[in-house]
Parts: sequence; structure tokens; C-alpha cells
Amino acid sequence: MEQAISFTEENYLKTIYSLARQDKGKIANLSIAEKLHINPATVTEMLKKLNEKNLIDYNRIDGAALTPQGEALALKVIRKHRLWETFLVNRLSFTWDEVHEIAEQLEHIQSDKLIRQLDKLLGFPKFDPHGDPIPDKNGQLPQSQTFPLVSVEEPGTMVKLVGVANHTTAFLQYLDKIKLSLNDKIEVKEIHEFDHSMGIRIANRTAIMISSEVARNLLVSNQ
Amino acid sequence: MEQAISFTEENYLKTIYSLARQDKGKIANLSIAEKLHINPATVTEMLKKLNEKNLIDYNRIDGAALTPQGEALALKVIRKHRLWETFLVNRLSFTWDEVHEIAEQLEHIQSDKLIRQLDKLLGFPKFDPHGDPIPDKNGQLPQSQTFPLVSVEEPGTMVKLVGVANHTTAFLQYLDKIKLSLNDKIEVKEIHEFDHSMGIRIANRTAIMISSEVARNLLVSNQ
DNA sequence: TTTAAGTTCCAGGCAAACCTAATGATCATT
DNA sequence: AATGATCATTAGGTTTGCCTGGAACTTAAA
Ligand SMILES: [Mn+2]
Ligand SMILES: [Mn+2]
Ligand SMILES: [Mn+2]
Ligand SMILES: [Mn+2]
Repeated sequence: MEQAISFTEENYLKTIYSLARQDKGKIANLSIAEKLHINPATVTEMLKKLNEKNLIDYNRIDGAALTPQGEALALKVIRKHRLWETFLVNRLSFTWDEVHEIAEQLEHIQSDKLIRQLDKLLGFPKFDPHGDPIPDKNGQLPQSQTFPLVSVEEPGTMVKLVGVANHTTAFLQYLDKIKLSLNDKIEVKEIHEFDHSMGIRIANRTAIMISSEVARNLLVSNQ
Repeated sequence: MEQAISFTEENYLKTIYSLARQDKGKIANLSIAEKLHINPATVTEMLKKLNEKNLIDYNRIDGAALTPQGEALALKVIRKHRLWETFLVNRLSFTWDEVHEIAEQLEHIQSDKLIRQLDKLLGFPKFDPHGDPIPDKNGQLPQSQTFPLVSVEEPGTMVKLVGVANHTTAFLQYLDKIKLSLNDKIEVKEIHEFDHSMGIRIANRTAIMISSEVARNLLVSNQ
């Protein structure tokens, strides 16, 4: 019984998935409502419906949690989103701050062959233009141990930028302005106790200052 | 006042456009209903709404006709549909019988830059994989004087296949089976008075027989 | 010209996805 | 333990896009 799933339902599943990844605790209806810019009352109705369809387990006490089928669907939508973002940047000359909105539309296109062929065209990429991991066709996420730059304690540490935790146009354009791109080497020169701002050197260029807020949103890996 | 347009509305406009191209007379509500597989009563409601939005002129006597804005929108959707079909065939190894359904979804994606860049990636194609003309960014259709093969009267006439009037999987796969592709040269060898079936030679290969029904759906040009 | 067939329209309904306002439940403080 | 504050749910509505059934037109045939 192949039950149809709507754009709206897919967006709920994706939201629940990402809230579960970051918050680790109970998923509040209110946080779903805020993320989707809708009313909490609407969320309650939809969660009941998704529960009925066995895509989530839901009750007032424990909140919402994806079932295996729900998680598989969420990962499929995320896979499509990130593959399309990669396509837009790598093949259609989009910049990384322009692609999210369009991918929000493209992620709902239904065609298994389309995803498969797109993946192949792009050379089976493991990460999207923001450094986010792309689930493979079985929903498996590539491993990568990243941490926010702000957590670096030792001046002199060398790291590599592998992702961003903030996808807003404002932040991405700021990174463009300071000429910081994915895979750039970053050397932490100094850490100011006072506001935890940092002096960093990008790709051996002149050192610059960044706020702790910026450092919090830069995901890096060792080496 | 940039009023939003829904998928459904776009599909009505596209349908009205294509009915206007082929029928030349009044567009019956019933024919819209049949093409979209919906109830005639629903069509009446939507036509009133589109009239209200100034996308069509509509009244009971004259039926529906696109306004300039309505036609521009219809052409934009058609442009997207045909560009996406071209992308799927030329870049993602789809066959020409597989692409229509997916393009029905992709044609509704909203992003001017996306269309522009896709067009560029594909080398500004003038015709899609079925030989249908692709409107340019100003809604201008490339000219081509085509006629159905069935209208050829003289045996010995040489023509070139430039399009198909029937897009069903069954027909397209039949063409694949007889190894007839777009741009192939076709020589009409014989025309049977009785049922108007034809003996034709494709690309100088062995001659074969085709029914008048097939010949009616092959769009050709001279030379 | 009357009848029949075809087409369009109206009235009334339904489901999906949203809303507001008000009520219930839970949690944190005092 | 009482009191607010916060969060979730219920009840009642709206809009969009669809439906059915029947009435009203229009067109063509008898
Ligand atoms: Mn994104
Ligand atoms: Mn991304
Ligand atoms: Mn098509
Ligand atoms: Mn086509």
C-alpha cells in the first residue's frame, strides 16, 4: 500500500530529523512550529496524522520521534536537497548562498532514477557546498569528525574548514568577503579570553580577527 | 502586485495554450476537463478565477483565451518543461519516453536564474528531445515549417524527421524499435491508396511499412 | 419545432493545511 | 502548595482545489 506523501509532510519529517540531530532531547511542538513558521496548533494536527501513518511515534509526553520508515524518508529528502545544491553550485555556477531556496523546491521532485543519475553526474559527492554530508542511496551518511572552530583552545592549532553551521545569506557572504572557503587551512593565532574572539590566518594570508559567534559557526577538522 | 500562481493554475494556462494552438476554435471547458482529468464543474470555477486574475479572458460564449500575461506565463512553463526534458535526455541519460512525467514536476520550479543557467548549460537548445520548439527567454518560439509525414503525396519524396505529435511511451518505444530517431532522413517509397499506409526507407536502410496513424504522428521537414 | 444530446453552471460538500482564541497540562518559582 | 509562565490541545474557521447531482443553456437531429 504505497501511500502518497505530500510536500508538507516531507518538510515536517525533515524538520523533525534535523531537530533530533541537534537537540538530543524531546522535540517540542513549538520548535517545529518555529522552524516551519507555522502555528503550534497546526503542528499538533500534523503530528497526529504522521503518527497515524507510522512515519513518527508521537505522544504528548515523549514528543515526536521518527520511525525507521519516517527516518528513511527524511534522509531521502535531505539527500535530494544536498545533491541539488551540489548540482547548482558545481554545474550551474550558483554561489553557495543562493542555492538553499531552490533546493527546498527541488527536493520534492519524485523520481528515483533522477536522483541516481544526478548523483552519478556529480561523481557521487559526499558533501554539499556547505560541507553538509550527503546520505547515500541507502540513507548512510559519510563519517567525518568535525567540531566548531570556537572549541579550539590552543593557539597554533591548524585546522581545515569542512562545513558551516549557519546557512544564512548574510553569514555566507561574510565568509566570501573575508575570502574563507570550504577546505581552506586555518591557523589559530590568538584567542582572547575576554570575548573569545580569535585571530586566525586563512591559507597563509594576513591574519584577521573573527568573533566567537563566527567561530561557533565554522565547522573544522584536524590537519 | 506580484500575485502568486499555483501549480494548478500553471497547468491550466499550459493546457489552454496548447488547446488554442491545435484547435483554432473556441476552447471548450469540457476539453480542458478531459485533458486534465478533472470534472467540468471544477474547470468552470477555475476559469472564473483565472479571468479574475487577468490571466485569461473568459465568458460562456467565447470560452477561454489567454491574455498577454497569461500567454507569457504559459510560454515560460513550456520553456521550463522542454529545457528540463532536454537536460534529462542530454545530460542524465534518460530516453525520450521517460522524461515527460518528471518534466511535469520540474516545470513548476520557480527561479529565473535556474532557467537561465540551465539553458546555458545545454547550449541554448532550440528543440527538445521530441522535436518540440523551446521558447526563448522572451517567449519567442523558433520557426520551423513542419508537416505530418502522412501529408506527403509523391513517392520518392525525401524528408527529415524533426518532431513527433504523439508523446506516449507506446509510440516512442515503437519508434525506437524501428530505429527511427529525430533528424533521420526518411524516403517515402510507396503510398497505398487503400489505407494510406506507407513504405518508407529510414537513413538508407531496408524499407519498412508504417500505418497512416504512425505517419500522422511523424512531423517532418523538407530536405 | 420539438426533442435529444452535449455542454456549462450552480449548489452543496469534502480533504488538506493553515489560522485564532480559549482551555488544559506541565513546569519552575516562590 | 500555590502561582504564574510556558507549552500543547481543542474547537471552530478559512482557503484552495477538487467532487457529485441536478438545472440551465446551446446545438443538432428528427
Ligand atoms: Mn540547504
Ligand atoms: Mn546545504
Ligand atoms: Mn513533455
Ligand atoms: Mn517534449
